[in-house]
Amino acid sequence: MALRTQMREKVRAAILDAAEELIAEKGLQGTALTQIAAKAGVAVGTLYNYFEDRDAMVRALFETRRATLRPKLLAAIGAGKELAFEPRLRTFMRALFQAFEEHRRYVKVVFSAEHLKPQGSHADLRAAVAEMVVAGVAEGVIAKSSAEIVEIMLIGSLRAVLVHRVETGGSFPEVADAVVSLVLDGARRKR
Amino acid sequence: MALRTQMREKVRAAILDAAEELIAEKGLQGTALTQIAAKAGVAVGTLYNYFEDRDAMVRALFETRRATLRPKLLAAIGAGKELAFEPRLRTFMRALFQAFEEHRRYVKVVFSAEHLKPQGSHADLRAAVAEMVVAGVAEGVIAKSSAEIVEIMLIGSLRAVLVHRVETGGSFPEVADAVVSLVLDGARRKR
Amino acid sequence: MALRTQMREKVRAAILDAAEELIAEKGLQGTALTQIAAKAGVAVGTLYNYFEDRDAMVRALFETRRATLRPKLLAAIGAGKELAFEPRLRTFMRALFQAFEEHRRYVKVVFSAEHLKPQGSHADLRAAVAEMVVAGVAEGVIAKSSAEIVEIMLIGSLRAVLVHRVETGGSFPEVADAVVSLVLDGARRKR
Amino acid sequence: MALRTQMREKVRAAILDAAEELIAEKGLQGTALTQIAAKAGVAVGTLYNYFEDRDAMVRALFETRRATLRPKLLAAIGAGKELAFEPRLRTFMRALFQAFEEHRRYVKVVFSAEHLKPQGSHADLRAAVAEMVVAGVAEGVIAKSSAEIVEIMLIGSLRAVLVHRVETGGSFPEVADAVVSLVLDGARRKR
DNA sequence: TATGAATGAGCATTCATTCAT
DNA sequence: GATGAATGAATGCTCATTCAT
Repeated sequence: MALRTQMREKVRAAILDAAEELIAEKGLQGTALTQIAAKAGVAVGTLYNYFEDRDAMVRALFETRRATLRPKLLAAIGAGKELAFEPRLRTFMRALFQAFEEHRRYVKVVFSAEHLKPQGSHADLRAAVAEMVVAGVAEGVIAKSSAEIVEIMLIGSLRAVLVHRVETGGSFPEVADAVVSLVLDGARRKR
Repeated sequence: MALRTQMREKVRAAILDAAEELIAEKGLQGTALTQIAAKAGVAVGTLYNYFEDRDAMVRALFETRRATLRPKLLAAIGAGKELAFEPRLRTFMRALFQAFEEHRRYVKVVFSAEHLKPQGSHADLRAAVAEMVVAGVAEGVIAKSSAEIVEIMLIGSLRAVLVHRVETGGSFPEVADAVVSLVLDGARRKR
Repeated sequence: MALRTQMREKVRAAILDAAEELIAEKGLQGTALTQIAAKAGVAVGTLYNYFEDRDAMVRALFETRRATLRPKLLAAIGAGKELAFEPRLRTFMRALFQAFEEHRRYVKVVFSAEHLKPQGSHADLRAAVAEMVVAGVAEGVIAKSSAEIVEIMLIGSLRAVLVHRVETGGSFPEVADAVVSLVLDGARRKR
Repeated sequence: MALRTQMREKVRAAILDAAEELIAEKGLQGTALTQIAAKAGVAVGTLYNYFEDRDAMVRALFETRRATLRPKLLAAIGAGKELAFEPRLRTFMRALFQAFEEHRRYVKVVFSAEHLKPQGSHADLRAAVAEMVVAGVAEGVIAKSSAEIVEIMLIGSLRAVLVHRVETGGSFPEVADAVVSLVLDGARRKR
């Protein structure tokens, strides 16, 4: 009945929360299932009532969080579609940072597992950024020839800013405008 | 005597080489001491005659490579000191990528262990980049107010480009100029 | 009331059937209670309303099947009581194989669990065979001195034939006469 | 050096002995690696210095013992080659039982694992018996038409006698002649 | 009674570290 | 110093059993 299902969801969420917190703190490899179980307040065996195995649990963690973030990224992309490229990019970037701000712990987890599962964790961010770059090219703001390197560097810059904020504890969104300005017009001081 | 010392150095280097190669290939956690010993042509016990424990060995690996890269980074910084900022930055960047090109395997190792020891692995690169940014500020090319974010994004961009090249197998130095142009003048197409 | 009792019996039988089928297929150790419950269409917890524990369930399986086979074995013994020993033995053996033929799955189970509970599983067969041998001795067809070894070898031969038929899928009863002839007169070719 | 090798052999033998004893007593599935290690006087990890995994250890146990028994079986087959079939069979059977007598514990192990690895454990015995039956057919003592069933029943009888002796503790070889007589001439009392 | 989630002892396996030779 | 066998704590995973609903 609904009660059971509700409980199941609660426990499942508690497990994933515990996993997320521990992985954010000690890394993916540094986190044992016993620790996750202990922090979630369940027995080890219980984990296996919810996930096939350790790997499936981690995958589920990524997928749940991704499912939360994806719509926000999509919304961020759609946000300023009627605007010219530059204001659109600014709108996008603010929404982007806002979304990550609300998921700081997950951002940490993604970075701590980056080297193990490079495929899917950033995929949505990459896709979103790629789409913005394409829009910039279409509008003639970004040269087609530099699109690839711009995309790589833009994602790298975002990553760096996120990591920096995660580590120093600073807020995310306030740098959005600075990032856009630098990306579009560079660091060279204008006279 | 010197002979003995020489032998010790040879064995030590062989161990670190083996460690580097395996870690680059299978990651830090995926590499067991027995594998390193086997590849280095020594017994496991011997590792402990050269390093306190596993962690010390990894630390030693980072330190030796760092000791090799540091002078190159310093040279890169010193390289165009008499030039104006922009050509100096270009010179620096070319030298930088050249240096990493010669140590691709170590670059891989650094990325594969980044999440575990974020503190020291990039320190020299950070310092070098920071110094360049300071020079840019001093010369008035970069605004003091944007120095910090420029530094963060510049390092992030470098990291992104390196990772991309490591993964796709492309050569490093050829993108140096593109990176500099983008950092200084942005992605916006000039009329 | 009777209805309830009937239901209980139905469920109990379903559980034992499921257990029998799975054990015959995957062996005693290879069969988990969850599988049995699933195949029987009940929840794991329900099993414990019918049986003390796993072991009791297996014991019950053996006992029910034994209770089904026993009367047939007794009938087989009684079958040709008025006949002379040899035709009586032939009659007995045909009935015996016929009975096992109808319980191939159980035969498989018995063999798959033989090493764990050697005491009771063959008891009735042993008793029946023993009684036949006694009859043979009484009638003077079998020497008293060889009775014990004859009994052991006869049971062993039966077991071997059954195992062979279970594995190759051959029918049981058709070998009854050959077995009797060999047991009584040996493998030596008659001139 | 030789000392190390010797020690290795000693430890390996101790492990297999411990395994054999425990498996003979509690069955293959009932024996945990910790128990084997404890009885062998080593740590669990040590087992893995000698065997790939649990399965390899069990396989090694079977192979070692088999390697000891095989030559004896071959010798038993070769023993009376110049004799007529019946005396040859008697010679063979005595040698056979003698060989098993010296490996009672292994006989127990083979029976306790019979249902899991039916392929190789009896293979040599089966082959030996099959060869004897072929010889009997060749000499005209056994009818070609009954060869298959004779072989099955003969092996079954041997198995039964062995099991019986293992369980009751009786000596093996003394029944050899009785078995041969029964197999050749049957249980029917001769006038 | 029926359910199925929760439990936790138990298992096979790994691997950094030690130490007798 | 070099060797590699021995160690045992730790890990991921299983499954018979319990119990709140």
